[in-house]
Formats: sequence, structure tokens, C-alpha cells
Amino acid sequence: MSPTTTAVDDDLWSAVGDPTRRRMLDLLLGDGGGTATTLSGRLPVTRQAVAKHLGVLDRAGLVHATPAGRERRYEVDEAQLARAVAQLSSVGAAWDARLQRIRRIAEAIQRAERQTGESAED
Amino acid sequence: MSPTTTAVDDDLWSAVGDPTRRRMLDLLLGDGGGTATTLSGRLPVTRQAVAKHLGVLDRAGLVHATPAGRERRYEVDEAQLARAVAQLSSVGAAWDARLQRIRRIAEAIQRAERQTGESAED
DNA sequence: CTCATGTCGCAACCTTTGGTTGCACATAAT
DNA sequence: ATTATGTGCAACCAAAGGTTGCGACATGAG
Repeated sequence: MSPTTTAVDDDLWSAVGDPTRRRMLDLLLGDGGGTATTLSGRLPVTRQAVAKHLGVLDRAGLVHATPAGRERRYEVDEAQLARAVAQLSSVGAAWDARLQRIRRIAEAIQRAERQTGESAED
Repeated sequence: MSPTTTAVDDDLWSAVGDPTRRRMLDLLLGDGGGTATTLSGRLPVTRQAVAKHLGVLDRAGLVHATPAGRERRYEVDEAQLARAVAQLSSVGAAWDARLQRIRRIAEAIQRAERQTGESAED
């Protein structure tokens, strides 16, 4: 049985779990890249905060930086983000599977009780 | 265009973004419920830490408590978790859509350049 | 009834992390 | 050369995950 929560996912989840980082990914995807300064202009946080988040995303491999003159342009690593999305949805799928199994078991118990006429209230 | 990151999702993401809370959901799903004590026995954290997380999950509506004698049993709210999974995968789907749009645009540009004979290497 | 045990809840404290301000350094632009 | 813009580093602050310690309450044994 595949464990629904492996240690491998944790870095990815923590990278994408922060709301500011999710919005940064949105902006980078929409604009096709950006710098800490341009991003901070479109977010409710300072440039330094954005810089830290870019560092996190970079270490997670979700973005990569390209020094251009005095600027430092960041772009989304498409392949990595695609892999990330796949990981996230696989966890969701695992939970869904467990939920459905629970529902099936519950229904089976109810059927069995009806059949034997048991009333199993404690 | 639906914004891929709305403020509504933030509570949900922060509830499910923590690795310990994800594992707690796993255990609760697998065992069909549990108490702070039983969960802490199967996790690398103390009972008090588990209790705090159960509070977070409870406020997020993902679990609900049932006082039973001197114990306090928690169970997953299936409907809420199902809704949560749907939200998460919708964000992933939005990112996927953006990625595919970017790829299409990039391919279109390459085709156009090949056609006109331009070599736009900077 | 009383006592021992097991479960819980609360408060204080530590560490990490998201966020801020302030300053120094580098590169353009005039 | 001077001014303006973009970056990086360090100190500081507040919230969140985690720990220990203690007191309260239900339950089973004597």
C-alpha cells in the first residue's frame, strides 16, 4: 500500500504550502518571469521577503535565476512544477481512495447488520 | 480568468500544508478515528503537539471531536476532506493549464521564426 | 470510600519561519 | 562624476510547530 505521505513530498509541500509563494508562482507564470523588485511591486510584501521566498523556491528547484546586468531574473522551471503538481494530486488521489474505501466498508457493515438483524448499539 | 490562488484557499492549504497534520489525516483515515494520545503514539511528536494540530484541523472543519468517557475521539469529516482535495487539485489544474499555454506559445513563436527566417537569438 | 492510573487541558518556554527595517554595494543613466 | 535603481546582508519582530511541567477529571482496583 503506497503511503499517502512520504518524506520526499515534504520539501515540495512546504515550498508550495505558503500562500505568498503560490502567488509568486502565479505571477511568474503569468508574466513569464520577473525579479524580486517587480514581484514585490505586485505583492503585499517587501522585496526582501520576496527574495527569501525566491530562495526557497530556487532550492526546491521550482524556479531558477538568470543574472542579467544588475538585475536577477527568475523564471519557473516548467518540468519541476509539472512534477510538483503531479505529486500534490497523487496525495489527493490517495485520500480520495481511502475515503471511498471507508464508504464501501460502512455500506457493507450496514448491509450485514440488516441481513442478520443485529442491532449493535453499544 | 480564474485566479489560481484565491484567499479562500489559504486556510485549507495551511491546514493541509503541515506534514504532521497530513500524517494525522492519514492515520485517522486508516484507523477510522483516534485520540490525541493514540495518535502521538504513532507519530514522532508529543501528545500536546498532536492536540494543537487537532485543534487546527477541527477549526478548518476537516475533523470533529466526540467526547467519549474520559477520552476525546476524533474522526475525519469525509465531506470536508473531499471538498479540500477538490480545491487542491483545482489549483494544480490551473498551473497545468498555464504551463501548457506557455508551451503552446513558445512553439508558435518557434514556428513563426522558422517561417520568416528570423534568427532572434539575443 | 479511597487511591492509583490514564486522559485531558493549560501555561511557559524554545526554535523556526515569514516579514520588516536599515544599510552597504554594484550597475545604469545623466 | 553623480545620481538613481536593483541587489545582498544583518538585526530585529511576530506567529507557528514543538517541548516540558503541572493541575484537573474520569475510571478501575483495593
